Amino acid sequence: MDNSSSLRHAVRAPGRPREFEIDDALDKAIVVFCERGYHAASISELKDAMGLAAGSLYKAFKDKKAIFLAAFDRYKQVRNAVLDRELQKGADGRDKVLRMLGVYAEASLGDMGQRGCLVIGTAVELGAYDAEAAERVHLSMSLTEELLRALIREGQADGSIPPSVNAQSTARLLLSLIYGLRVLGKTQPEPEQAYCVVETAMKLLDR
Amino acid sequence: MDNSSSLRHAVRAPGRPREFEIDDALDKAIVVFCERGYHAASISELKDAMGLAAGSLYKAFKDKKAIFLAAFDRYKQVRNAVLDRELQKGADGRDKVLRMLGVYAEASLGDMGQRGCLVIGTAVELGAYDAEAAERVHLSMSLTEELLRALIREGQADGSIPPSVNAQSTARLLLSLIYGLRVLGKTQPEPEQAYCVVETAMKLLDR
DNA sequence: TCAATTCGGAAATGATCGTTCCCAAATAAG
DNA sequence: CTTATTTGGGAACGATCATTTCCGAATTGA
Repeated sequence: MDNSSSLRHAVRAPGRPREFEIDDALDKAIVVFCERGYHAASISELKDAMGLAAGSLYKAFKDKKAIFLAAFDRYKQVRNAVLDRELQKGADGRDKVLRMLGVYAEASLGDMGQRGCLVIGTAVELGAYDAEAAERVHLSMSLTEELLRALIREGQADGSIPPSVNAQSTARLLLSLIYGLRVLGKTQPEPEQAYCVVETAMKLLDR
Repeated sequence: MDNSSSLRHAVRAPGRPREFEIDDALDKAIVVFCERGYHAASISELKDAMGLAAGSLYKAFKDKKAIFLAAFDRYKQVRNAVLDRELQKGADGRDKVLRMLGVYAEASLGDMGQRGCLVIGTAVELGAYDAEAAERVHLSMSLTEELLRALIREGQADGSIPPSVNAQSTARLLLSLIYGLRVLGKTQPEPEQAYCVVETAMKLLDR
């Protein structure tokens, strides 16, 4: 529909304006949801971390689930931006695959590794009985797999990856690999070996 | 110490005997903890699934955490038995690695796949802030990695795996791979591609 | 200036959580 | 047979949970 009919009117909706940035609040909620999970993250914890009163939270979001899903979407947005920026530096298909594995390997280390991946956390904690969460997770994982497959095919087109490589099964293997690294990172604070694993995995693109 | 001094006495402790088998109850608790996670699994759900009253639960276990840890240990015991049985059928080191990957691939399919792995669930949900859970997870994962490394070295000793393979980094890669497959299985009910992934991964043991 | 609307924040609400208590039943020891 | 001990089972408990309500403050539109 046409909303421009209100051009003569205010640029903002009536009522008192919100005093915080939704995305800033979500960035803080992401930390809580990542390291505590959905159920262990109480509204009390969330409002403290986000610097809001409970009432304000419920004016911005319908319920706890809505906070979580918004945090999930924000998490995907932020992480995808990091990944895209790294991929742009890739010289060819093979190099882009390497850089992509590197992004996930680095995220699995140290504090960020212990904090964990929100996609995986959602899959593991909610995937079995929350259809809405499972659908979001499934979409995210499918897109990541498709990206890996596309990068492998790009490498085969530019000659950096041999055509004998099965793009489909190799993409899925690498997808499993990066999720596995993220799982290991939850309880192994110093798996610097993650980079060795990436190096070894790249041999799958050799012949 | 010498407990045989009570040989003349009862074979059982005094008091009313327990009317259920702990392991049977734990097997049912495992299902609840796997598909709901630690926090979402309420005592009410657990007692219903285990067929016990709340009072009886708390006579057998100190608290909810103790139920969970006992279920975790039972889960490891059962899954290790399945794995050991399969490994005994292995012809050589390479074949044993293949069978081990197959056990995890199969577990990541269908209902069992959606139910999920309790080790991974514990790592993801509790790993970041529960030291006791993290320690158990870390031990389990370390042992699994060591087993993979030992199988690779066995293959190198019997000639089924070339010595050029780096047992250390390859074992860790395969460890990540099987955990990743289990994560994918939570939201992808029919990843029959898991077997293709295993087949592709075996190429890492070729040269 | 005056409704209408929305936000911030604290207090209140009902539900559910994990846990304990209580009593009848079952067993061992004396 | 009595006492001590442990279990089964249900009711009861306090704590915490997610959510709503309420009121003063801030803004828009008339």
